[in-house]
Amino acid sequence: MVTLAEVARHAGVSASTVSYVLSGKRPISAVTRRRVTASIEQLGYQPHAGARALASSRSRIIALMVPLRTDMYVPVMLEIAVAVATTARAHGYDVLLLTGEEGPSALRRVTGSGLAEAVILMDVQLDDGRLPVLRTAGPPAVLVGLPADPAGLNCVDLDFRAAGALCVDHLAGLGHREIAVIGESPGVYARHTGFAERTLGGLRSRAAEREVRMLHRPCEGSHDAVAGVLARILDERPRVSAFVVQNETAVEPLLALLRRTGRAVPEDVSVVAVCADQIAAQASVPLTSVAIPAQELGRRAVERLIARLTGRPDGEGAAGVELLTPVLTVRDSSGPPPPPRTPGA
Amino acid sequence: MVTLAEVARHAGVSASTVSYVLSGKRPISAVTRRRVTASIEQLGYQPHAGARALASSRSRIIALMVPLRTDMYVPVMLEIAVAVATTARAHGYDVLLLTGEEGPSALRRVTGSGLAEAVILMDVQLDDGRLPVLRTAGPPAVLVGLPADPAGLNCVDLDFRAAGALCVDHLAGLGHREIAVIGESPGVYARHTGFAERTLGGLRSRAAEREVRMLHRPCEGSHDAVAGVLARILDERPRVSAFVVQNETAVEPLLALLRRTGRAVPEDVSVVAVCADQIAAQASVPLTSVAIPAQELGRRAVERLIARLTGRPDGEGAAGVELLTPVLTVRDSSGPPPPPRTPGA
DNA sequence: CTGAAAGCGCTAACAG
DNA sequence: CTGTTAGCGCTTTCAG
Repeated sequence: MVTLAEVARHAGVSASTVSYVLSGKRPISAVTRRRVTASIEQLGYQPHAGARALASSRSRIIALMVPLRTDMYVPVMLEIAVAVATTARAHGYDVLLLTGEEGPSALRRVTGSGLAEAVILMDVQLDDGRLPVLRTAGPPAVLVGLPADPAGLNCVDLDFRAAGALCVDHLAGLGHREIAVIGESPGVYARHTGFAERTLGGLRSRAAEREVRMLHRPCEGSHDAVAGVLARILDERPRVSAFVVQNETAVEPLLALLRRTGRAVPEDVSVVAVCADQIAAQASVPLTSVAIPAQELGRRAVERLIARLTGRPDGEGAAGVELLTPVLTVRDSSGPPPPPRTPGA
Repeated sequence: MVTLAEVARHAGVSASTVSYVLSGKRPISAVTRRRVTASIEQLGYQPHAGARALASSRSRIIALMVPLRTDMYVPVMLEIAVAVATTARAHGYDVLLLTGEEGPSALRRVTGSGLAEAVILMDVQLDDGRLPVLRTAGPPAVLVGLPADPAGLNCVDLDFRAAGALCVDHLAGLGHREIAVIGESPGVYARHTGFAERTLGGLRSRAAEREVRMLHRPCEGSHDAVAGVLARILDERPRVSAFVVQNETAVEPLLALLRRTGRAVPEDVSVVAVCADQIAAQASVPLTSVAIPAQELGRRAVERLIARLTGRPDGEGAAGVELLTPVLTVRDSSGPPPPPRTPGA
């Protein structure tokens, strides 16, 4: 292994000079710099990560904790993770992958050992067990998701309330007066995962404001489950003219069932989804949808962390909750409700 | 930060003793050990990762390179990644997340800087650009996937050839004489991703052996694309009585289309998939399938790496290709072909 | 603008 | 069974 000392000797300078050439922390004459960089190049020198971390107490590593559970929509998770890794690299950081399995202790471990300088937590629950560790003199952290009490925490998430409201606005604007919401599986609500409940809140309050009648049903993703929920909805509220779906796995079953029961989309019934753009665009009927900005979430999380790591001890722009504004893309699945059937037609 | 030296002082022993208590690399008397562990506990000591890596030249970190591309079935990727992380932790290793974006240079970087001791590569292409780095005095590595020339490389993968053969055996055993294969999107074949072609090879040769007529069509995952491919197949080979699908996103569209065109599964037509078990089990018709053992792949990859890292310099059991035996699970989508229609019925 | 030198916290001979 | 002592390779004062 080639060391900094060897580079220094090769270039005929001192070790510190090589170090400063690398870090740029003090002025170096053009000729020295050239000599040094040439030697580095020639010898194929690579600074030792451990030595660096030891001497500077900065590992240049961010820990990313992904949920072990896999009942949520996975592609979004991976997309966030990849965005985190990519953005981190762009700032000279590497990413350590932690699974939820180890829980709060994993945070203590990687952080206490100086392995990671900071952490990003995905899939945060409303009363997440990892939060106490973070509030109490914890390491710099950013949560992707919004817990019940975000006080003193750094969070990035989609504004799911606004997303819900956006769906209602779109449908109400088209003239729908009665809608049904097909939600995540019951387990997601039971775990209080926040985002599902926030979306619901947004849907409900905007529906009330715009005098739209609304029904909500959690739903497993299986074909049979969707069939059951759909049947119940149509039974209880025969005049429902639009569905809002927040459950990626329920999308195709729903569309298939609507087709099978002779309901054309969007002529007879409209469908609006809250899901990854890719899913919406590739559905058997391209769906009007509110996207989940996975890449943006990952990117923002890292950027806030970097700001905190490199900025003023408690500088601005790095604290509090940041909610990304949802965007609704109109595709082929939404339109005005069908004219009321003339009785006896 | 509390250091080993402080622990030593607190326990009234030397630093090396503390170190040896931690590593177990030499016998320690019960009483000393108790004193030391008590001090460690009390002071909340955590060894500094960087210092350790520097002194021992072992970082206890494995780099995992996941593809940036996302046109492959993502949940399998995440499942492998999580299995890698979990297994690595069980062996005292952490996992560094690399994206394909940086390419071969990322391998050089993390490995040359001593950041990672070894690497695991996912989604290996037949002529992967990262392979030269690995053959040439590269770091210990395990590939998940099988390149064209695995000589000198360490690979773990599902035996896709056998998987293909297994599908044919199952269908031939039920009496099917003519089958169609709906494959991955054309891009996957164009990239020479290996697994798709190996499956095809297994399907073809076993079909030839068992005198089953077979047709193969690559296929995008969209509903429309599947519709087009299906129409063509039924047109060209009206007597096809079974489908083998190796394309997770095509599964639901296919089932929906079969339903819509009045073909009952499995009475009129059988469907066998090569995909994640979860997908197969949750499909609108639970699918007979050959599973992709994501967890097992991740686990084996790590275990082979650990064996190589801790074992004899070039010990056994750590070299060459390991292909996992595929398992076919019979569910509700496969059965005997329908009786030949009596002409004029 | 550059050098010398003192650690960073831990491991692993080497000595008992 | 335990202690002493060199480093591991780099960063960063302190001096010039």
